[in-house]
Amino acid sequence: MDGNVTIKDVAALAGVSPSTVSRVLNGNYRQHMTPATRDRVHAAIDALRYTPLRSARSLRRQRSHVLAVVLPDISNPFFSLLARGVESIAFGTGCSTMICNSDHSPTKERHYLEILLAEQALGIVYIPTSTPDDEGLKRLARSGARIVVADRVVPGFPSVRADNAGGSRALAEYVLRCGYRRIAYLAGPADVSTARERLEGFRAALDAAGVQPVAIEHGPFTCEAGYDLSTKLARSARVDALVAANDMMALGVLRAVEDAGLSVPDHVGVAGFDHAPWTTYLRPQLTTVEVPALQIGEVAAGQLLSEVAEDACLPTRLIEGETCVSCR
Amino acid sequence: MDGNVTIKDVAALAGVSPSTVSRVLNGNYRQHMTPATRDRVHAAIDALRYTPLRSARSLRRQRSHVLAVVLPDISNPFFSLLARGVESIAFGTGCSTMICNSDHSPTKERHYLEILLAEQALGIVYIPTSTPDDEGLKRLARSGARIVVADRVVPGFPSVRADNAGGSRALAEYVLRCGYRRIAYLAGPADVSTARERLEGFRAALDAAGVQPVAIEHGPFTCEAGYDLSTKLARSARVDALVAANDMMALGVLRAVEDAGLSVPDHVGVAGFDHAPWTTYLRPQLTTVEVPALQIGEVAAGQLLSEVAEDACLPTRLIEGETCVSCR
DNA sequence: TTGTAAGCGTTATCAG
DNA sequence: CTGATAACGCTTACAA
Repeated sequence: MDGNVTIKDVAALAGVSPSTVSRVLNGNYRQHMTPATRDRVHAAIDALRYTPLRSARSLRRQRSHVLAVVLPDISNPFFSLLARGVESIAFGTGCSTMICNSDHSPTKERHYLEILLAEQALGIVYIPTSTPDDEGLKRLARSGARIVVADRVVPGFPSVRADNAGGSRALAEYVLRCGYRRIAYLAGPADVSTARERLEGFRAALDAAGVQPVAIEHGPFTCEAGYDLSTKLARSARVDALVAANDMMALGVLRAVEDAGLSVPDHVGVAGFDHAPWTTYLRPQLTTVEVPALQIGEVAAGQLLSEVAEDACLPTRLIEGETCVSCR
Repeated sequence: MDGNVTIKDVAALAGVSPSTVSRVLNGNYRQHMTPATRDRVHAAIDALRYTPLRSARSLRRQRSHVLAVVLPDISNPFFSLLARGVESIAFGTGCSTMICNSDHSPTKERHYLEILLAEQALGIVYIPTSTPDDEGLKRLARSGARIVVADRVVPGFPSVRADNAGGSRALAEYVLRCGYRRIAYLAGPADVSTARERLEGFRAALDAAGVQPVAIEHGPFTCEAGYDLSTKLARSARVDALVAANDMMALGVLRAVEDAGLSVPDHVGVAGFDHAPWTTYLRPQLTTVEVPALQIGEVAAGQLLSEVAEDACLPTRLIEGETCVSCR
């Protein structure tokens, strides 16, 4: 076993000093470097298959190669796609991608932010739980980590997200165009910015059309919440359309409508938000709004690695499925 | 800005030497330590909110806190759930979880294994592409990294996976019990061990019942492959059941059968494998086999962190959906 | 039971 | 244009 080959081995083989190897490695030769020397170093690097040790480099530079993505649940398809976007950019620049699954728990999230401090993470794509850890973020920022919020909004940090309000407005307009008028809206959790934006866009479109929503109910972004809320609504009010703030809730709605002996879209129209992959395979296919998760991750990671970081709002796209019909 | 608080600061505040702090941190006091000293150190650590710098620790120990999970695609729900299992165990032991998305590319995977060498990763949960990087693995193992293969099999390394053969056999027996006899099997890629095991179990059950499969076709684990293969089969042979090696393929099958103007399960039975979350929401609900992805990740990560690492085979579970009917 | 000091592999500063 | 050298923060013999 050869143990580790170090920068000294490379230097020895190339007949130069470690500093020269380091300079080749980091492209730090302002006043130029003899091409011959550089070539010899490169040859030695290749010959020994040398790769600098990350811990030594990080210790010296006081900054690691880690790009972290802090998110509520990696097994949620939306977030895993976003993470994939981050990873693809990170890989392209030689960074490692660390997954910090907060599990919707502010405590676990806080713990992770502390670990990231100890890791001297280069950058962090941050998708907060409903209560962001302001202090942890501030400490990280002060220590020199770059931070970009994704999908949600946290005051004081640049944020990359989808045009939730616009997408929601477009969806509402589409529902209205279909002829639905007694519309109920199942909003997500009141304390999640994404949910608030979607609600806002939805309201704006109805207002503009002079239509009053039959009801607006808040609840978690889950199938169960969608089921329970819509069951209640179906009993208490005559609605002709149920619009949910995300696809999981919409799925619950579909099942509730079915269980009430009604059919979609003949008796009642249904729509969601997110365009989760499986919605394409539902029959009838769900009418929803596509949110570019992969792109959000890519753009957020890109901002971390570039010098400027500014708010970005990516466009959404209406998916005209089969759960809303236009001929009413 | 206070920069970083180091072990020296803690030592100074507690009135001890850095080594003593280090010993408290690592529980390395064989011949005991005055409780008073230990308490003072703990107090200082808390007061300063001190966390050891990972890079310094790794450099000295020649081993990092990184648990890596190398997988083909983090946006695939099966793998993201597995990754979540790894993360939950890693977090519990203060390790960081690094995601290495090979994107089904042996080249990208090889690149990642080199990075893991430079990271001095503590352990690696390895889900190979169809062609594992034997040399990279060997180098990693030689360098002291612990490696556990998950979901698949790579000779020479312990492997944690589901009982694919057993699950597939159980499914085949169920299909036979339902009364289906003209059964076609859509196997996955011939070079993926998971697919081979499922095929093997399926064959064994049919053999035992003295039933000849109408056809066995190989193809990638995709919706498209499922669609194309079953369209062809539907034309060329009269089948009464189409069993796919995973749920994505099964979904393609469902659409193909529909497009052929036939209905499931009245005209033809369908089954899949994996129990992807969305299969529950299909109507009719897909008959399939549950594979414990989360648990595979947990067990694999557990093995990395324990002293022993041995093959593990986790049980699967038949999900009796609505795409196979028993009254024929 | 605790302190001293060397060294892990790199890089940045400063000479030459 | 290149080489010494010190330092990054921590752990671990070895001493005391």
